[in-house]
Amino acid sequence: MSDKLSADNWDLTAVVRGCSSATDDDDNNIKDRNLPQKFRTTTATASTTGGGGASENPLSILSSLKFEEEEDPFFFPNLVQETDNNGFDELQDSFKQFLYNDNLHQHEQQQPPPPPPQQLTMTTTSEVLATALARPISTTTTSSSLNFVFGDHPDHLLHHHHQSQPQPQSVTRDQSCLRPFRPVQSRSRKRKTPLKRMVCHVTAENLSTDLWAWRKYGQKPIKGSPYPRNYYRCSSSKGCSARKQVERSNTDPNIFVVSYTGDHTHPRPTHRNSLAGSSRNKLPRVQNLVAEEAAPPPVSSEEEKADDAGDNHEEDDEDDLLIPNFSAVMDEDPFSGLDEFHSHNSASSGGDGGG
DNA sequence: CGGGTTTGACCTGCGC
DNA sequence: GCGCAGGTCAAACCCG
Repeated sequence: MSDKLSADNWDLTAVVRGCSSATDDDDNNIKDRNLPQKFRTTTATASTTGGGGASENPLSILSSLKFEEEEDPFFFPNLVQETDNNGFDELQDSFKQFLYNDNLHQHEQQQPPPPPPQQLTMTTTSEVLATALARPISTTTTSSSLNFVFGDHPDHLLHHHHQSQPQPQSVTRDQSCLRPFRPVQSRSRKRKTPLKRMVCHVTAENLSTDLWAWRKYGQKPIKGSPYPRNYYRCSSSKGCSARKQVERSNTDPNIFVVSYTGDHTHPRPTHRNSLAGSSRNKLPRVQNLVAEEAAPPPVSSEEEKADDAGDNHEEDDEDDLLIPNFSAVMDEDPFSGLDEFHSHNSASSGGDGGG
């Protein structure tokens, strides 16, 4: 079971890729049942493990989503519980402006807030909340416990959340940082700019459902964690600055910590972008199909509308949905990819991603 | 051939 | 100022 997940060499690449590469939406038939139970991670409450029952509902996948508070003093616990709608509504409202850079999706703002999941646990950091690039929240619609954390999980932003406002950033850095070799644009690295980051905990199986195309651009071992962190960029659009960090929870190997930062400068693809993830699909087609199945918005734009007609709010949400739907991808062996990476990374992961 | 992944190098931010 | 750790870049490689 988890032996596959084991660790040091885990590579989410396959998973992420799987989601991004899935190109068919028509294969929604595949159900979660295909998932070997072993992959139904601990957090996956009854839903995913429903042995098919729950799998019928693509959203059930989300059940495995687990977002924690990350011990962020600024999160809003109230938000979640007492307000089935309110909290969500507010959250949504807050995010709307960040959901898209421009008016690409103005219509979204007109959409009513998504119906609150029965048990949606979201936590946000004041500053983060303000930014929330993605709308994983919207992913919502799940019926199980879904926890989102808006903010930086590791120590990073946590150190800065008291600086709720982006500092004027010493321009000096930007200018001085210009390397003689690389045309470095203002490479704002760490805390320089408290990027809005949304952190969510997901199970392995859920890692890959995401219509966004993510391209891995780096991997680094994280001190204190036996697992490396993978860095992904949105490849759906050239200019998209959306980024995603995936790392396995050191406390719970079955849980992956996914951090989303940046904004998508383009509408969310209704299909897997042919330009992105078209190649190198580690996952067999079947898996991709599954991924699509799990993916709520796998339907074509038209279908999407029709389908979502019942819950147009989803359009709003999922349209920007950064968080994977999960479940998918694991038709046979969700970690089949990881497995092979396993051998790879065993040597590479130690490579310090760099150095 | 196009695009994604891998991986070493480089840079930045932060703590000491 | 130095060292550590994290984040990003980009060349090389791989795959469909």
